[in-house]
Amino acid sequence: MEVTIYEVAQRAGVSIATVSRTLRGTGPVADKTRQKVLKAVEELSFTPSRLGVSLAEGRHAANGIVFPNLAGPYYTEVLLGYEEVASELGRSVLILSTKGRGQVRDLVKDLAGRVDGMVVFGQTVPEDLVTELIAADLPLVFLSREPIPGAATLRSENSAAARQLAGHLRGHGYDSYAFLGAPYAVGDDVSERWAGVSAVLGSAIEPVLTTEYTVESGYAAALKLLRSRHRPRVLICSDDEVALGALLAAEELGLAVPDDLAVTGWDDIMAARHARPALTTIRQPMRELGARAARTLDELITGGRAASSHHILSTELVVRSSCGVHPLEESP
Amino acid sequence: MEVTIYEVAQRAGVSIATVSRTLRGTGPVADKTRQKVLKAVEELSFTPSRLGVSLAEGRHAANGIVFPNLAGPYYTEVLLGYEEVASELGRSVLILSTKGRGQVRDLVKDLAGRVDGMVVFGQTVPEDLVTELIAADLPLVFLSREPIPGAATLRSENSAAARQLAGHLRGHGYDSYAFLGAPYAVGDDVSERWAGVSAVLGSAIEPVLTTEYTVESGYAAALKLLRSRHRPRVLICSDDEVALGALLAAEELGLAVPDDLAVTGWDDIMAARHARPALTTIRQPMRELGARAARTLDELITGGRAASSHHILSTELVVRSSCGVHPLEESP
DNA sequence: CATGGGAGTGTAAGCGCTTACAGAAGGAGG
DNA sequence: CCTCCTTCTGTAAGCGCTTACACTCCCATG
Repeated sequence: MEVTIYEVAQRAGVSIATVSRTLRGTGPVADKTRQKVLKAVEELSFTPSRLGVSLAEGRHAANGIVFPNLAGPYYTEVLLGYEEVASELGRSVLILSTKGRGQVRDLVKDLAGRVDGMVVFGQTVPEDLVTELIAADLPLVFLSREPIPGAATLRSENSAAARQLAGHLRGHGYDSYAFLGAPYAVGDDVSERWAGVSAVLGSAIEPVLTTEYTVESGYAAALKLLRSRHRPRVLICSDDEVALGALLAAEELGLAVPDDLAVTGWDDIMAARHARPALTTIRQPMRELGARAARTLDELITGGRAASSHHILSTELVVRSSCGVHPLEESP
Repeated sequence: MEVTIYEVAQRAGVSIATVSRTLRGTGPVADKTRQKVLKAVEELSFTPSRLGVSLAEGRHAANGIVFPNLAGPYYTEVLLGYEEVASELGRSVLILSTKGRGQVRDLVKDLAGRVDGMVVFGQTVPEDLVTELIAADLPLVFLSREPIPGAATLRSENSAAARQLAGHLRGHGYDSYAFLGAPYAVGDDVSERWAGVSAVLGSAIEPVLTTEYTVESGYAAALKLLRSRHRPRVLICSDDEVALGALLAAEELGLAVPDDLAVTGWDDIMAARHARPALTTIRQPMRELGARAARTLDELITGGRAASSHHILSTELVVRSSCGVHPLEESP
């Protein structure tokens, strides 16, 4: 097995307490003793067992994060920001993806047992488990979820951005819209987006269900919709991947974007910028979301903040060519 | 604190050993006793402390993965495959990104202390630490790295794919090439790609250094190159992100791709397909790479496989429009 | 020249679990 | 009726560390 603190102590001719004190810098240690200990540590290349430390300290120095799926760029970006900050704060990060897994309950509980707190994306963990975790006093930060007592929540602004986007599109003079990726859960990001756009566009917009938030499902839904009798002039997509699928479908049907059909996305993932036409979309501060989540969680864990706080990060409309050139801006 | 096995034992009126046996199914337990225990467990909603279990069992039931950077789609995809399989195998996964971090040594050692084994991308951990980890008998799987004794390695095929790509381009009749993202380390993926293309194209290809493997750095390098006196006819990029940057640069300079300039990438990330022109690239089985890494690591840990094994996954040339239409295939 | 106090160190009690070992109880075989 | 097994359960020894507490020196103070 590994070398333990006992061997170091023996080699240095001191007690394990002294070794621990030397290494952690807690309590006084004579210079000479310190040298002996450090020498022994060096010679045996001793590294304290994380398990022993954690058990004795009563903390893991680790955080978890639960997301539905790592496939898309969205969660990745959030994770990126999260890992970076967590690591700065001296915490390891454990990840768990729930996508298509049966025993989510067990997986989440296992994760919960390995960390001092965790970040959870909305819609990934069954509500009763959420309640249970909160009851167990596990520090929790939820992402993209409506506020919940006993835990912190963090999300990006959806509603106002949706209105702004809808307003922008209306300014183009379009008359018929479809919203791809209809809301499936109350309090969900997408449901907020839908609420925002439909508030502005009223009956001119129709929700259309996609099965998932992927390129494939966007493609399939768009293909069907664009072939139908009443083809809308604009496709407001609930995220960029769906929008990219819609772009593919339009291309396949020989429809020019934005001249025959305007398309917009949401998130501003990398591919949105590189698609041609480039996607008009709403930029979500994904990385920032992850970073903030890590900080909030840390505050929860170290007790510097009340369990319940709710923040909303602002978003930004990014106008590219897929929504068409605004009449007023058109070059002469 | 949490409820412990002692409380359960007390409530059920049995010893902690019996509780443990009941829960783990090791050793015989009378039916009646089992019921009492399960009832107590239920009432107290007891979950065994992972720390206690791990310490007693002498294993973490967790794996680590170290990558340079989570920003690009490449590592994400690998991670996705890795997490999925690791989770199936009953192991939690801890992630560590080394990008721009000073204390990589400490971070990696800390990670090593939390897991039963880990997967490490080439070029992320200093060589002496690698040696140290191997000496400590930590099960290790390296990704995209030349074989090393004492650890398993896994990578995608580079050289043959590079030759195939170069051959394909030569078939277009192009005469001058540049390789964007020149090799910086021996045994590195990119150095293998360079070796492959230069073997085929000889003096017709010139390596050009990019600072990073990002869109921005590809854009910058391409811009400079394309403005120079001897503009190459083809840009073979070391990865898709660099290629996307090159596409942006070409667009900015008013160069038509593929008519004025051919561009190719590597990896087949999502944006490669959605870029216009869509990128010709080499598809790497990224997810499969992660999945295989998880399985190999598991075999290493459970002792079912020798420490040293070296596998190479095959890749596939994906021809899209960015490299130009092949003369023979041109429509009449 | 006692004496109070700091510095340095060791002892031992956990932290929450698993499991080898021993012991108790009860039934079957002789 | 007495062994000998089985079956079940409990005791206690770790696993590797941290840290409260106690103890020993030694020096400065009065």
